[in-house]
Amino acid sequence: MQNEVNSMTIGGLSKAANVHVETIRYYQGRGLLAEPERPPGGIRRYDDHAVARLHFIRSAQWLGFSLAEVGELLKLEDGTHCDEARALAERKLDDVSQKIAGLRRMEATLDDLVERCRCSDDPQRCPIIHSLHGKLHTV
Amino acid sequence: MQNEVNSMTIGGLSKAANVHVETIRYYQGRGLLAEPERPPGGIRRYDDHAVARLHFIRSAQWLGFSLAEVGELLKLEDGTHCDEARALAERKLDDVSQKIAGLRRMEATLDDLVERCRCSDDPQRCPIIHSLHGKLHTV
DNA sequence: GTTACCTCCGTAGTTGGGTACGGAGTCAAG
DNA sequence: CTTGACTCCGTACCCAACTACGGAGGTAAC
Repeated sequence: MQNEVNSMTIGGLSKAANVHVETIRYYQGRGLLAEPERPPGGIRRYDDHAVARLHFIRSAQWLGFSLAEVGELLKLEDGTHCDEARALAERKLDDVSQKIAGLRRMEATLDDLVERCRCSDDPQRCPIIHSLHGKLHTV
Repeated sequence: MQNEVNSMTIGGLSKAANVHVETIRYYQGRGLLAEPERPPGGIRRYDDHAVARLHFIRSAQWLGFSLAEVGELLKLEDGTHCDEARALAERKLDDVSQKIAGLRRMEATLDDLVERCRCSDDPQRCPIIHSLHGKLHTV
């Protein structure tokens, strides 16, 4: 172990962030995560920032952003081109609002469904069929 | 044209739902959309239900559901296994709530970013770098 | 100082979600 | 009754995002 605080190998980073080693390398190849300098003939070391970055990438993906979009979000981080960053943030914000609205409609529909699914008395006439028709497609 | 109301060929369905013909067939292959009977030596006809179904599939996808999950959601429609359908709906509801929460956090961060990005006076010291650190990963 | 496990790097394979193509059949307009 | 657009169906190909594999070299613990 080196005497730096928060220093880990790619394997440690992998465990810390719960992301496969190969996937980390893949993200590096795509420019989503920097490759730290490699001490000549040695092994790269990572710190907490890398963990946070991986968490962010995974979260954004789970929320429906592609890796290309995640890359755009992450470009906000470099501090240059502030105008572009702002415009980008505004576009993403718009995206996010729309997704929230869509999910809320889906939530309402599912809620309604669960609420109305009182089929213990008659398993043959479940109201689910009708509640789905003409509702979900409005998402 | 047949004398049924709302009758269209796959090409018409494609235009109505704004989904490629091949993609429609692909969904049929995956069991997400029924293939109407083909009159012997004739051509299949589709109605508004198919359009709604395609809209729903696309919406759910956009919201981050995989086609497999969309398939589960659509199984709610068959009316059998009401208990299972209900349990499924509850799980999906949970998913959806979590996604909404995540998106709201992302929205707050982006909002904050846009708000604070007052860089017209000094394009070199953009606050974006710091606002991203340690915030987005909490999504 | 060797054993077991790691890193590095490259290339190849997989899965999900389509898209493209091509030949044979169908159909409506002229 | 032919022409042009469309359908059907199969197969092949494509892109994104991994995942697996393998050989050469590093490194930590005994």
